[in-house]
Amino acid sequence: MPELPEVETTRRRIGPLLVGRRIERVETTAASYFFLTPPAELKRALEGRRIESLDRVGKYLVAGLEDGSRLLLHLGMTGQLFSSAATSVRLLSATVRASLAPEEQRRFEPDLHTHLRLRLDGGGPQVYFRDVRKFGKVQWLAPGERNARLDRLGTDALALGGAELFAACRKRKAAIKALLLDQSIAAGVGNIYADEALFVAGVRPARAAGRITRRECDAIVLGLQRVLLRSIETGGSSISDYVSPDGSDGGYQDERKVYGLTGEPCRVCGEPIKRRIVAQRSTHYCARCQR
DNA sequence: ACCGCACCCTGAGCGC
DNA sequence: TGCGCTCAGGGTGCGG
Repeated sequence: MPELPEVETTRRRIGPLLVGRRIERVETTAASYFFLTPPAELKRALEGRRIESLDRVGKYLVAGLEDGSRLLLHLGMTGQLFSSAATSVRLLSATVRASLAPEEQRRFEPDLHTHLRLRLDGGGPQVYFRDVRKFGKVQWLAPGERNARLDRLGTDALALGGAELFAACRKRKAAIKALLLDQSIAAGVGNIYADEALFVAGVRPARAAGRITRRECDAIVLGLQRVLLRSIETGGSSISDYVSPDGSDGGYQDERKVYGLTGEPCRVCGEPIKRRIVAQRSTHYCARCQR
């Protein structure tokens, strides 16, 4: 699941392939809700234009084009943005992988899930956007065009302050985890890092936000930023589909303390990690360390 | 205003 | 062997 660290890692590594390049050709799969901008319009808008910047806004990647227009990319759940030279078993389904000889598994060929292909000038590798479940998004914004999705986003999770989180928690009955997942409060947090941050902070995910103290908000923000920064350092978490643009796995999945570790002993106290549904999401925590 | 929930999608894993 | 079911979840939108 690409969250802030995975999107930031992607930005840093795909940036050099995109920024300063002219898009020579755009190829896509058929129109679908994946393309908020229909493929034909996307081609018209992008072909021949130079990419001048690549920024991250929450979990969105925003490419700035020379004419002032912008290309929005969201990786959703299973989105993969990578170089055509990348190799990874994560780019192949298990059944496809099983049908291929080992030497054939080393080169990726665009498949039916490779929804966007950008050929750039300079003869370097192409850039592919693959997304099995199509929860990702591609949208082109005309120069100066505003976008509700971006406008809705709150403070970037790396810039959030304890006081701000505390203010957002006032009089809220929803679980603190639900607030952390709310992109209008802290942009960039998803299920993995919400669980990890709450573990570090020693706070139960199901606690009503309105009952979280100011001190605890400080601890949550501190814990959140610690896990996010550490994950960026290690190249993000490769838990199901995420690969970095060169096809390599991230390293943070090996540093997780609770996410996906149901039943395993807590690294701090040895109590088995519990799992329950909070905010309609699978939630992992230590009942002894988190109050 | 707030909150829970259905929905979009496909592949993996499991029971029979 | 294979079918059918459940689960995974980011973000949107709707109903209470």
